[in-house]
Amino acid sequence: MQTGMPKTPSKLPSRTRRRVTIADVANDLGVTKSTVSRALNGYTDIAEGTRLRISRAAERLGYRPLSHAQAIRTGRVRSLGLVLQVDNEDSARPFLADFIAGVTQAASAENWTVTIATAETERGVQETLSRLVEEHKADGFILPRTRSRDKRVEALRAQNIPFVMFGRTEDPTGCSWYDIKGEDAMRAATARLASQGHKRIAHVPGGSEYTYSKLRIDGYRDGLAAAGLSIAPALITAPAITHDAGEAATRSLLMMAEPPTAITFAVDRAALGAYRVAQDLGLRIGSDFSVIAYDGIPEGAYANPGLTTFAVNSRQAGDRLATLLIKQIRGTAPEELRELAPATLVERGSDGPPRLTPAELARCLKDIQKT
Amino acid sequence: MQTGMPKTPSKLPSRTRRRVTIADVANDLGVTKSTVSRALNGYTDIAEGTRLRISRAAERLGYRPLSHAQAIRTGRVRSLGLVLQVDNEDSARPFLADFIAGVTQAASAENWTVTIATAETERGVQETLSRLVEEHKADGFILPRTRSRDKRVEALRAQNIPFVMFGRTEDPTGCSWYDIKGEDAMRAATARLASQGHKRIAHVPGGSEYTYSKLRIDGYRDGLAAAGLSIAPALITAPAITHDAGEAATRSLLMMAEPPTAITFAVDRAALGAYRVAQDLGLRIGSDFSVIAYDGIPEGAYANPGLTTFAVNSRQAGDRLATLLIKQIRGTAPEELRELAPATLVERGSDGPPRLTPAELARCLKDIQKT
DNA sequence: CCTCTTGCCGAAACCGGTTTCGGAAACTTT
DNA sequence: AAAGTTTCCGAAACCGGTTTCGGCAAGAGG
Repeated sequence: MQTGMPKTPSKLPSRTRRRVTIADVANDLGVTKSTVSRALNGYTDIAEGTRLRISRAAERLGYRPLSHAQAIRTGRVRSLGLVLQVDNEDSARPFLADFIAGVTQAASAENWTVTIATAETERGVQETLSRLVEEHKADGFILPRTRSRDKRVEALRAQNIPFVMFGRTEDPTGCSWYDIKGEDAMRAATARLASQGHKRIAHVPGGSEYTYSKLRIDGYRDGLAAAGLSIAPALITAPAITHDAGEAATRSLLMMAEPPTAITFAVDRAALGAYRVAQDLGLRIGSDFSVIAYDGIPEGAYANPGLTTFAVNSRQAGDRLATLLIKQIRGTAPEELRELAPATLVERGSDGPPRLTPAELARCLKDIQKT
Repeated sequence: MQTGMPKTPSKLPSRTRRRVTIADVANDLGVTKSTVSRALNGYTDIAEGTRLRISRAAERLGYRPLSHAQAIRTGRVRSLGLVLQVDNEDSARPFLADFIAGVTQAASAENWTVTIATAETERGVQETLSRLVEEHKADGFILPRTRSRDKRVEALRAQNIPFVMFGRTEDPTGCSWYDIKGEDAMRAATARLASQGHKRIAHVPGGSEYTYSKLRIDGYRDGLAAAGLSIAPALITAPAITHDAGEAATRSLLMMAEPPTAITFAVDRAALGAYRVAQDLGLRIGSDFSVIAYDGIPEGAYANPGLTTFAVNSRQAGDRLATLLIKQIRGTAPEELRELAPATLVERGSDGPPRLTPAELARCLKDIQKT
C-alpha cells in the first residue's frame, strides 16, 4: 500500500486550470510578490512606473486576489453581514428584494459582497449573528428593524464590531444609522387630515418594542398640536401591524361614542385591515372616514380606493446603509455616519374631507348595527 | 523618524481581544497544530482518546476555525452563492423572503453561509456571477428562474463549478435541479375545470424564455386531452406575467367569437389582471367565468373572490436547493441530485361550474359592449 | 569627495489554518 | 528474539496573500 495516501478527507476540487496568483504576476515581471502586493494596494514606496507595469500585467494575466487569502493577514473579508428575522406572519415582505438590491449594489460598487442569513426568532437572530461574528464571515453588520433596546446593538457594541442600524435606538452611543423620518410623515399626515376638516383624528401605532413606533406617535401628537386639536389618549389604540390587528383597532375606534373621522396608521398592512371593516359596514373610505398610512407596500395601490400613504424607498435605504457601513469599517467614526431621509407622500383615494361629523358618524354606525 | 512605520495603508481593526487560534488549542494540550487540525477534521490516524481531549479543549477554549483561513488551503469557503435578478417590474417578490429563509436555513445547518448579490439585467447577473466566481466568494451557486437556454448554466458548466437550478433547462447534462411540477398542476387545473363542466378552457402562459412556461403549456394540453376536449391554438394567448399583460390577455380571450368560460394562468400575477376585466365588465369570476392560476402569492387570498391557485412552497424550495448544492460540492454527481415536488392546490372562489355556455357568454359580452 | 537622506525594492517573516512525510513506539507475526 | 506492521503524532512545507525590515543606489547637502 502506498504511504502517500491521505488518511481520510482531502477531496480538493479538481480545478480546471490553476488560478493566476500574485506569484505569477511577480514572475512575469521579474519582481517579487511583495512588490506586486504593495503596488496593487496603494503603498507609496513604489515607483510610479513600476506600479503601472504591475497593474497592467495583473490586468493582462487576469489576476484577481482571493479575498479570503487577503483576509488571513488583513483581518478583512470585504463582506457585509445581514441577518434577517423571517417570522411566519410577515415573511412575505415586499420590500425585501428592493432592500437587498440596494445593499448588494452598494457593496458591489466597492467590490464587497454581502453575507445573508435568516432566523425565525429574536434569539435565533442573536445566535446567528454571533456565529457570523465568531467565524468572521463579515466585517460589519446591517441591522434592520431596530428596537428601542436592541440586544444585537449591545452585543456588537461590546465587541467593538462595526454595524449600522436601519432605524434609531434608545442609546445612540457609538451607533450609526440610516432612518426614515416617520415622525415627519405622521405629522404631515395629521396636518393634511386636519386641513381637510377632520376634528377627531386617531392613530394606530406599530409594535411598541420598535423605536419607529414611538417616533410616529410623537409625530401624530405634534401634528394634532400644530393644528390646534386636542390630544385624546383614547384615540391612540393598541399596537397593530397586521391585517387582523388593524381591523380590530379600526372597529374599536368606530365603536366609540364619538368616533374619529380619520385614522392614521403607523403601518400600511394594519391600514388594509380597515378596508375590511369598511366593506363589512358598508362605509366608504375616503369620505365616511379617512385613512392615511405609512410604508408604501404595493398592495396599497390595488386596494379600493387606493391607500394614501407615506412610502419609503427601501432600495435607497439598503444602498445608504451599505455605504455607511463600509465607511465605518474603513475607519470613519460611527457618530459621523448618521442619515435621515424623508418618506414621500403617495396621494391616493383613502383620504378626503369628512362627509359626516363624529356625532353623525356615530349615529350612522348605530343604525347599521341595528340592521 | 521611525523606520518601522507603514508606508501607507495598514489599518488593522483594533481587535478587542485576540482570537483563539488552532495554535492556542495545541499549546494548551501540548500537541502540535497538525494534530489538532486532523483531530477536528475527522482524520482516521488520530487516537480516539486524543480526538476527544482535543475536541473538548477546543470547545472549552471557544475555538472556531476561520473559514477563510481554511479556504486558502482547502479551496473551500463554505459559502453558497445566490445572484438574483431584480428588475424594476417585479422587484416586489413576495416569495423572496421565504426562499432566502429556506436557503440560509439549510446552509446554516451545515455551518455554511450564503453570499447574495443582485443585478438588474441578464447581463448584469452574468457579470456579477463571474465576479463571484473569479474571487471565489462561493463554492457553488443556486440559479433561480432557469431559462430554457441559460447562459449562467453554460458558463458554470464550462468552468466546472457546482450549481443547482431552481427549474429545469433544455440540456440537462451535468445539471442538478429542484423544481415544482408545474405541468402536473396545470394538468390538474384543466381537469378540475373540465369536471366542473367547462368545455372551452384557455391558457395564459408565462414568459417563453423560461422552461416552466413550456412545461405548464404541456400540462394544460395534456389536461385537455385527458378530458377529451379539443385543443384550440387560439385558446393559448401571448405570454403574460404581469397584472397588465394578464388583463390584456383576458380581454382578448373574452373578445373571441366563442370565448372560453375558464382560463388557466401560468402565473398568479397575470390572473389578478383578469379581476380588473371582470370588475370592468361587471362579470363574476367563479361563475361567469372561472380562473385557476399558479404560484400562491399572498395577494391571491385578498382578491375577491379568492384566487384558486397551485401554491409552491418557496421555503422548502430554498431549503432543498441549498442541501442539494452542498451535496454536490462535497462530491455527489450532479445527475444524482435532481428533485421534483408537487404544487399544492389552494381552493378558493375563483373557479366553479360555468353559469353560461361559451355562446351565451359571448352574447352577454356583446350586450355589455353596447351599453 | 564624503556623508546623509530618500526612493525603491527584495528577502523573509507572518497570518491561521491544512496536508504531506516520516519516524518512534507498540503490536504482530514468524 | 528478530523482523514486519500498525498506530499515532511531530516536523515542516504549503496555501496566497500582506507587512516588516533592511539594504542598495541615486540624489542632496556640506
